[in-house]
Amino acid sequence: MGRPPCCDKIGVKKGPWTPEEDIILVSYIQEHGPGNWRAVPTNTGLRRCSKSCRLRWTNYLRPGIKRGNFTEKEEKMIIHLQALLGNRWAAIASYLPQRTDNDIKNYWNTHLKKKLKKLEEGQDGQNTSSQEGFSSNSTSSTSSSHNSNKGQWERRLQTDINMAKQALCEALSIEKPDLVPGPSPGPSLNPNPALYASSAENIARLLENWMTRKPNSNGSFSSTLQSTQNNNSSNKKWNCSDNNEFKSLLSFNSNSNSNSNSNSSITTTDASLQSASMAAAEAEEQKLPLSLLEKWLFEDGVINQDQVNMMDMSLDAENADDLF
DNA sequence: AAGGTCCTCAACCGCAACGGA
DNA sequence: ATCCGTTGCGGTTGAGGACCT
Repeated sequence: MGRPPCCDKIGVKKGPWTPEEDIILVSYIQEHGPGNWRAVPTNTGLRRCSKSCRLRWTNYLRPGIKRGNFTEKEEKMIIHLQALLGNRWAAIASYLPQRTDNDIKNYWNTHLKKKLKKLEEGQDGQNTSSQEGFSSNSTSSTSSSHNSNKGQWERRLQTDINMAKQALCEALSIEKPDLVPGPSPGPSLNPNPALYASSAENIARLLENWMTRKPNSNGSFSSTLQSTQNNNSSNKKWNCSDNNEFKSLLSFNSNSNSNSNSNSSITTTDASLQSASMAAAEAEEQKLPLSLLEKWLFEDGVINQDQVNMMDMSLDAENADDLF
């Protein structure tokens, strides 16, 4: 017996959303808040399935979304987080609160993957071994098997561990002083009206009244809007526990057997990430406070120049320092 | 200008995870 | 413990715009 369709396929509209549909959806969410997506098509009369409504909201209409033009800083964060987390776009997106997972995924697939590959090929000719640890998708874990020399393998392992620590440090501190450590609670907690106005100008234009009706005294939007933002899934998730993001950051290997994306997403820092995740799991078991984990991360913070180069290989090295 | 190819990204699909009954 | 409905997530697709010949 096959899986029942998520919605009645007959009469369900597909394809691009029209401005009219956007207005209907936004108006409804403004009134009722996001959630209960199943009821949205019924209550709004939209001939869309619930999934489509949710996706349209989370990826396009939701306030606080920044579109296009990824900055170098964002790019670097994505690269590092992807190396760290694999293709867990939602987790990565939680560190870039203005970006949706879909946006990041698209940007990775269309820009960064190619960019890294290009750089990788460029570096292959010059210094194959030094950049294995950061290759975006596949080379080093396999190439390590070619290292029959145990000493070399151990050195590589140590290098990977150091790199994972560095990547974690950078991932956790990259947005300082805004968010430390881990993902920001998202735009919902700190909405920027100007940003919203520019990023969602498409729908704002359609909803002039919405934009002018409810800004409150401090310039943020209405409580209705804020509450809807606070209800959005990623925020909910990260608000559950202060440590959840950190656990999440490290947890992918703890259940690696069930990681369906492991084919290409787990990168060359596998070994080091395992170490990191083992430490995290250990800490979790022992209920160690986060600060101890952080200490573990930072205590061995001296990184040799090769590793720094590897971390920065994808970006202009001269500018990289300015970013942190 | 026209046709072909490439590129981008919004949207869809299907599976996994979650939570309530 | 199990079932079932709902939501979340990641991979993939395809329409349409940009670019090339």
